[in-house]
Amino acid sequence: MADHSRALVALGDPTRRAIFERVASRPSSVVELAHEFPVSRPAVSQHLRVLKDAGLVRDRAEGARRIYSLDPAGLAAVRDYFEQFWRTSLASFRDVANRSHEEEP
Amino acid sequence: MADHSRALVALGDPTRRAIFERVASRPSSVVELAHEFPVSRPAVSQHLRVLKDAGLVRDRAEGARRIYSLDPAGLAAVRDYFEQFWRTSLASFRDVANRSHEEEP
DNA sequence: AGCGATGGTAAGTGGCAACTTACGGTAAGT
DNA sequence: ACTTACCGTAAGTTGCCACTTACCATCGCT
Repeated sequence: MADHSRALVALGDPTRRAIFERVASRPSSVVELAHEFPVSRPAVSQHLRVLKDAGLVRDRAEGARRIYSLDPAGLAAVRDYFEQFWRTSLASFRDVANRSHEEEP
Repeated sequence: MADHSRALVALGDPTRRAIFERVASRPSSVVELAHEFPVSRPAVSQHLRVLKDAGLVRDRAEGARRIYSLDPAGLAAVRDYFEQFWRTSLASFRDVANRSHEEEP
């Protein structure tokens, strides 16, 4: 499974993506996050686990709390995937446009 | 629902993403696609519908066949989302790094 | 008109994933 | 040591979604 694939599956869920964006904007603990979303604390924990497995999130222990923060690696992987995809796809897209252009002068 | 949100949900499914990538690389009909994936033709049709609703795919009638091709709009939306996200997140990420740096000279 | 090919959609099913509650385990404060 | 707070995980439930089969409409060809 490629690096971006797991990340895309993870970001496919709206709740999980919202949590990810929230964590990216400000590193936070689990209870802090659970307080801001309409889901239970274990649900947040499970989402964070998926995000972590996808390389999108890191966590560091800070006393009894675990602070989750952005992991640039996963985000970079997804970004690069779309960036590359955009370039190559747009190229072939232009090829098709040019081809149909040449066929009817 | 933002433009990129629907697209990300659509690309969350691996099969659907594979179909999308295949369509992007070469415009094709439904049966053609169904022949290349281990799912039935209606399944492909349904995936294409989701991709179309997400603005990721276009379709044009060509005789009795419908040729599906990439819709740059949806792809651009996702790309821009990650591009922007990458910039802002990386900025705040650097802020945190700098902050913790300043706190322990 | 009749036929074969294409494909959208309805209906139904199975499996999975997102969620809950319950429990246990660790860290800090008193 | 006891309590309180934080959190991961196990167990169970539910709803959704990806998939199938079946049916019907449309298009092109003879």
